[in-house]
This record gives sequence, structure tokens and C-alpha cells, in this order.
Amino acid sequence: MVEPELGARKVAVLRAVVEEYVRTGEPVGSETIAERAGLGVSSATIRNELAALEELGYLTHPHTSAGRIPTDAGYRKFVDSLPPGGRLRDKQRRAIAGFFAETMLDLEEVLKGTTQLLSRVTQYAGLAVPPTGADEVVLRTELLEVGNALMFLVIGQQGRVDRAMVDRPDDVDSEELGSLDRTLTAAFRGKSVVDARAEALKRASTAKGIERDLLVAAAETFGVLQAGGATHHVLIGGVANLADEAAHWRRETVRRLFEALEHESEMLELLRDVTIDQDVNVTIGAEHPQTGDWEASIVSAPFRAGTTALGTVGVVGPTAMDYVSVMASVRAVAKRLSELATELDA
Amino acid sequence: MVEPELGARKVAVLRAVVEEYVRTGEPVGSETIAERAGLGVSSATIRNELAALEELGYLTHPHTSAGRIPTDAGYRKFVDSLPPGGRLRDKQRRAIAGFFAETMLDLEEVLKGTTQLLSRVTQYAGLAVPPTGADEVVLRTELLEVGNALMFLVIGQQGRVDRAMVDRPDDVDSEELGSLDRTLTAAFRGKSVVDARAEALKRASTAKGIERDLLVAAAETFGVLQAGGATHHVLIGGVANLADEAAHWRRETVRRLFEALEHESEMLELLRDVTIDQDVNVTIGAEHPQTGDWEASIVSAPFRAGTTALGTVGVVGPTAMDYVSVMASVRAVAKRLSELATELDA
DNA sequence: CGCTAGCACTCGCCCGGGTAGACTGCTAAC
DNA sequence: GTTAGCAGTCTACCCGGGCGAGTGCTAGCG
Repeated sequence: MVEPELGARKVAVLRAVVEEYVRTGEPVGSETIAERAGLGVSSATIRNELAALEELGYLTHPHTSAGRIPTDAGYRKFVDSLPPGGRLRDKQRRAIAGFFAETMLDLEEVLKGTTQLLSRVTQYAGLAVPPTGADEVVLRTELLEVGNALMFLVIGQQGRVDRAMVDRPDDVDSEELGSLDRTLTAAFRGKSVVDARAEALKRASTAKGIERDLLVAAAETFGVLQAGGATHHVLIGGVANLADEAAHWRRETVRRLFEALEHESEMLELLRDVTIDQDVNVTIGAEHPQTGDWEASIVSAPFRAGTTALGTVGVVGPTAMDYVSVMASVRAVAKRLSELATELDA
Repeated sequence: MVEPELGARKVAVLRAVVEEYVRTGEPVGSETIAERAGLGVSSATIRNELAALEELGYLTHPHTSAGRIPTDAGYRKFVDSLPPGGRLRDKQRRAIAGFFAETMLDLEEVLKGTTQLLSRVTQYAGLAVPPTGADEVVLRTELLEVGNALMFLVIGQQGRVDRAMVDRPDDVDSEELGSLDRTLTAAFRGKSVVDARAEALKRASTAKGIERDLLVAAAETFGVLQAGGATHHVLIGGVANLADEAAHWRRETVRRLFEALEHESEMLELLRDVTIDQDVNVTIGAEHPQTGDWEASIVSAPFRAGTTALGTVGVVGPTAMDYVSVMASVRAVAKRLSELATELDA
């Protein structure tokens, strides 16, 4: 199916509907648009346009005598029709500038703050995915006795750390442990986490006893480093703002959303699919198979160091969100983060 | 003010009101109680008791012709009147037993799972506070170059890890770094984190330049280890269940709750105050100054290794919660955790 | 041919009144 | 002290009518 090209006025009308509906939360009628959109045509003409837009699937009616509200497709069209760029409100600009004024060195910390920032600026919930560590290199490994268990610790070149615990059998003395430690260090130091993980798994398949357990544990830690960051893989901030918003939603929708937010793997998949190499990306309502029918949209943008993509920041909110403002905020934050990361990397 | 001793029948009536209200969510009338509580008295007698209980502040009316609902004080009285012990439903027992059947070594991981478990079993949200590391000892410290920054890494005897990043000035060569690393190691290894922190701060006050920065960063990491665990200090699971429940609440209440859940320090303070040395503890509604008027209750219990308290697990839900079942679940989970921790510690 | 004015029509929302029902509180009897 | 009965109160629910917003259509105009 060929995407039909809309006339300029249809686009303007659609835009007016989206903006008005987002602003007020009420279905919007032809009169309102005629008055406010400044198109210089009467409400009757608008009505024709509205009927046409409805025919095309961009708008609906809750009922006969109500105004129009955008469909998911309508929001999509609206977003796609936006001029690139987009302006920040002054307050938002100041908030963003202020936040990044303090130098922060630990990226994970910065990102945590970033989710809060995004939430504060947009009134929805902020998201961030720390860099994947695909190109992370094993700087150091350590095998330590901790209580009556063993801890395998790995430190990546970019500062990521993870650890795994392994049961300590009674028949292993500290001499043997020392030797194991040296073996492990020799095996993995300097390798990329991807290679290290493969190597660990390969060795584990032939090893046995405590050595096997350790190799399995090691493989797991390399996997974690590769996935990016020690514990939490998707950072979420400002859920309270979202909960506020969600008060109007269908019950099932709210549950669905919170479940998704809690299951990092799900969010991760969503954000990964969504953010490939574009600037700002928008997923509206049920567009992504992952989202089911959840009435929420995600606005996200990647940040980079130099030219390599590091991670993603974004915002989750209702489909009826202020896309223009949110997109501008997300873009600005991603840009600042990229600058920061590039600088750190230099 | 002397706490008045209620008659046995008043207690029974109060209990009936709480149980019925929690079950149905509807205000409960005298008739219902007369039928169901099996007290062998007529509804008129119950009415007298209800009036008396209302007079005492344990019940209210939403309006004249409605049944009674418990006040916070009513829930409190109810909880206090519960026999110690309390039974688990079979399904809950199985779920809890099943969860702890798999041995898990990393306590942080266990606790994360525990919050999910508690949520699943109770239908509210699960909480866990990892052990505070007050008696944690510095096993090892490392100073590493990471990109163009420095990372100070500390490993505790109990397996906790934290790190801090410090800007690397241009005029520091790697020889100087090596010497700094040795100094730091010598200064802190083997010290308790509390002492280490104090020492770091003391030295920082006289040092300057990069050394000062490092000492400040080190103090921070020791503080984190003392507070318990690397990044997140309060683990929360099953928020979706709670969001479901919260659909009926006042808007402001929901916002308040989610804000509290997001701000770890707030939750932490709440849970710390609440869980001193008791078995299962219940905070109802606005009983705690921290909670404002939030219509939510927290059921929590400490877990121990041997006799020393380690951390806390609990559940957040509406004041109208099934206290009997939740308390039994929290108690059972805390007990299992204690067994697990004691075993690990041995 | 596109635009507009006007108008009939539709339909959800709001309002008031009336009613049924759920409880209470009281009183009088047991 | 307990109970039955009854009057009183107040809410939730239902119902119908009127209002008004907004549409869709048609006829006329530039």
C-alpha cells in the first residue's frame, strides 16, 4: 500500500486536532479548529477535512455528536509531519542546561539523574539504557574468599564491575584457589567480554567440579558486562509523574505498563528495536508488537561517544503526549549526553 | 492515656468488620456481621457494639445509612489483637517453599527475587532492604585507570563492591598513581568500613590535589558499603500489582506512594524506624510521620544471621489489606531468609 | 470547483425528582 | 443485657426531558 500524500491543509488540521486534544484532553470540534488554527477557512470546510481524515483512519469519534480525537495512526502522521528540530521551552532549556553544568564522572550516575531530569521536564517517566558493553574489555579479574563462598569479580576497561558468587566446596584449599585465580586471570585478561564469555563457556564444557562452576559464573559476569552495567539495565525515573497521568487510563493498561517497566528485559527489547541509528524515535501506542495495546508512547534517542552509539535515553507517556516538547527535550538531553560522553572518551 | 481494654465481643465484632471490609471493599452493616461472625447475637446487639466501637474511634461511617469501615486505629487494634503465629494458605506456603528450594548465593539476587515472591503471594508490592554493612570490613581496594579518569574500587569482606570515579588531572603520571594506590591500600585494608570512612575523611582534610579528591571519593564508597549494597538500597518488586490496587485510591495518595517508592532514602527511613527488633511489624496509614496521609500500610519483618539483624523484607499495600495473610507471608519469608543467611554465614 | 452559510438532526451529558434499599438509632418489651 | 420492631435518614439508582455540542448535508456564491 502506497502511503497517500496528504494536502498541506489536511496536515494542518490534523496537527491542530492533536495539539488541542493533547492540551485539553477533550475531543475537539470543527469550530475550535476554525477559530484557533488560523487557517482562514470556516468550520464547515474544516468539517469536510475532518471527515476526510477520519476516512483515512487518522481520527475517530467517540460518538456522533462529539469532536474528533486522533488515532495511533494520526499521532504517527502528526509526528512524521513535524519539522526536524523543534524548540525547547525556556524553562526546559534552563533545567537541562543546569543539570549538565555539574560535571559527573560516573556515567551510570549521570544516567540515573537524567531519567529524573527528563521526567521533571516532561511530566512523564524518564528512561535510560546504559551503554552496552559489547566492546568492553576485561581489565582485571579476581577470585576472592567471602565468608564460606567464593566471589568472582570482573572489572571492565570502561569501569563496569560485576561479580558472581559460587559455593565453596570443602575439599578446596587456598593453594588450589590461588592457582585457579591465576588460571582465570591468564585466560581472560585483555580479552573483549564477548570473547571472554565464549572462552569461559568453551572451557566450562570440559572442566569439572569447582573449576567448572567458576567458569560458568565467569561467563555470566561477562554476559552482564556485555549487556551493560552491573545490576539494573534500564533506569527509570519519575514514575510518580506517570502514575498521576495513568489515573485516567484503562485499568488493564496501567497494569500492563507497570509490568513492562518492571521487567527490564522487556523494556530493553523495546528500546533496542526502537533506537537504531536515528535521531529521535517515537513509538506510538500499539505500533510495536511488544506493547500490546497499552495506550502509551515512547520517545527515545540514542547518545554516542564520537560516532559509536552508547545507549539510549527516552520518555514514556500517554499516547496523547506533547510530542513536540517531549521530542525536543529528549533530543536536547541526548545531545548533551553525547557531548559529555565524547569528552570523557577523548 | 490508658489504653482501654475492649471486651471479647467488641474485639470479635471489630475483627469481623475488618475482615469483611477487606474482603469486599464495601462498608459492612450490622446484619452481615450478625449472620456471618457466628456470635449468636442479633443484629441489634451488634449495632450497639458498633456504636460503641465508633465512639472509641475504631470505626467510621461514610454516611448515616452506610455500614461501618475501620479507621487506622481500628486496623491497629485489629492487628494487635491477632494471635501470634497465623497460618499460611497452602498455595502461599508452596510458593514460598518452592522459591527457597533453589540455593542462591548472592544475597542481593535472593532479595530481588524475594520482593517478587512477596508480591506474587500477597498481590501487593514487595520490599527488601539488604543488610547494612556496618560491620563490613574492607577486604581490598584498587585504584585503576579507566579511560581518562580514575576509578577507586573497594571490595568488602562480605562481597559488597562499590566504586567511585575521579577526574584525572593531566599532571599525574602512572608512577605517582602506583604510589597513591599503595598508600590507599595500606591505609584502609582490614579496617571496618566505618573506621575506613572516618580515616579517609580525616586524611582528606589535610591532603590536597588529586590525593584529596581520591580520599573524598573513597570515603563515599565506604559510606555506600556501610549503607549496604552497591547501588539500590531498597528493592521493590511487583509494583504492577500495587498499581492495580491503587486504581481505587485518591489521586494524591497514589502520587505520594509512588514518590515514596522512588526515593529510596525515604523508604529506608520508614523501614528502619519500623523494624527494630520485633518479629512482624505493621505500620498502618498515617501512623508514621513519614507517611503523611497515604492510605497505605507496610508489613515488615527483619531477617537475621544467627542473632544479628541483617535487613528487612516487607510488603506495601492499602490500609484495607489482608493483614492476617500478609503477616503470615512476611513472617514465613523472613524466617526462611534468616535460615538461609545463617547457613551461609556458618 | 472549492468554499461557505445555514439548518436539520443526532446523541451524549446533565439535571431534577422520585424511589428503593440499606442501615442506623431508639424504644419498648423480654 | 438482649432483642424485635419501627421510624428516620441518607445514598445509589433509575428515568425522562432539555440542552448543547458537533456533525453531515444541501444550496448558493465567487
